[in-house]
Amino acid sequence: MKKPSKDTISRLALYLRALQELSKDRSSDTISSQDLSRELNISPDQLRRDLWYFGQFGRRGVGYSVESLKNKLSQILGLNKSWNVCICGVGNLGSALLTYKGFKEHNLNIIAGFDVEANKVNKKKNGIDIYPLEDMKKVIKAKAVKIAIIATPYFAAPAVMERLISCGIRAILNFAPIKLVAPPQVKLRNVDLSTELFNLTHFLSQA
Amino acid sequence: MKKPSKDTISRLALYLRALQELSKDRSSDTISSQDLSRELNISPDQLRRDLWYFGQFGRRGVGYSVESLKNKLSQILGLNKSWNVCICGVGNLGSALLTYKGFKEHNLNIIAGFDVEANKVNKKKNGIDIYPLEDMKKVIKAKAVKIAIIATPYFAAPAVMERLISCGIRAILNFAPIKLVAPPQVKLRNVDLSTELFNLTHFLSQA
DNA sequence: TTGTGTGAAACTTTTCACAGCC
DNA sequence: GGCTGTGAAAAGTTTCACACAA
Repeated sequence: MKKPSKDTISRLALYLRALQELSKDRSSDTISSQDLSRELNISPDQLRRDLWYFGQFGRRGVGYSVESLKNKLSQILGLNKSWNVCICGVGNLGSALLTYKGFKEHNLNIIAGFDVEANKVNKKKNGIDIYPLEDMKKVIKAKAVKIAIIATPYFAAPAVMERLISCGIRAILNFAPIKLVAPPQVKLRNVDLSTELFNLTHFLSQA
Repeated sequence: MKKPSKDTISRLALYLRALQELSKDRSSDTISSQDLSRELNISPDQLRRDLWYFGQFGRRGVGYSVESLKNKLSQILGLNKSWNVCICGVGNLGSALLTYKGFKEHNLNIIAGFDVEANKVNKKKNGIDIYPLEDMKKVIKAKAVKIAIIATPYFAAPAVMERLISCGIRAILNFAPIKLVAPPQVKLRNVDLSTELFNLTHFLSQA
């Protein structure tokens, strides 16, 4: 199998979502790359190339079976099983993420929160148990947490990342406004809200 | 001037942040591309190339003046003036963003929220006025809002985007789990939280 | 005829490598 | 000697274009 390009996985997620929408109100049970990609503003060539990295899923002259492509994409994205997720830092953003609807729908279960503040821990928030950092190893093992979200202030994030890694976590989504760097065996994605806005301010000030 | 690559602006934001941190506890008032890029896990070549798109800011044999590079980056990113921002959809995520600290620090002022729910509008939330959608044009004009954040459910997002554009908004950050597509004069960035996690589940299930 | 799968071309982005100034 | 600015090479990604299967 060939190595997919860096954005391929994100686009596969878009295809899967589009298929799920489609299968609600669609009579036909096949779809062409053209039809599936149109709304997403992605070229059909790109879609076929993205799938190509993972195998052959369509039939020439016909297109793709909606059902089987959905299954295949779910499998590629690892969504055919369920995953336990923890959130480190339950301030405003962390708390909002605790109940983010889009996660549960895809077998992503937010199962624990961690915080340093004494008045936040050892109680439930939005129905989810919040623990002190000291309990991290215990909770992550006990609940088989595989994915962590960091939503702490920037200065706390690097230490939290190290701690998560030492607890065996290998997949981290970081919302703290700092670019974390993880060792190669750990998959880390940085989502920086301010930086996203700066792309907009740059655009506006030169337009 | 040459056209910067798609990720250049995001990296400039990282350089600016690193410089701001640096100038707190640094004696020297110049810095080399090597030193500035090291922590960020970016090559010095990349940093110099990113700056190259915008001009010549360093001195050979010496490096960059921390102060003047900070100013120059602020200017490129449009952060030397302040911007008014509105948030459409004040559910969990939208509400968290209303008070997100990282915005205010950089002259990004969240100045209004919009929602469709009668029990949310015409009152303040986290100190910020929430209006019904019908008031959008009026509020955007009156408060000179230039940037909008969409944090509605996915099904509401396309109509909200259209409405924002018809109100004169040219820069939009979308958190709704749908890939919006905007006309070319509008800068739109999609941030999809679920998709970010799917990159992680994909990684874990093939590792 | 339709529409996938896929080499090859075109384009984009990053890295190399070094001339030239400090 | 140190470090930037920048052509040129390399690497990565997307688009083209068409053979081939339904």
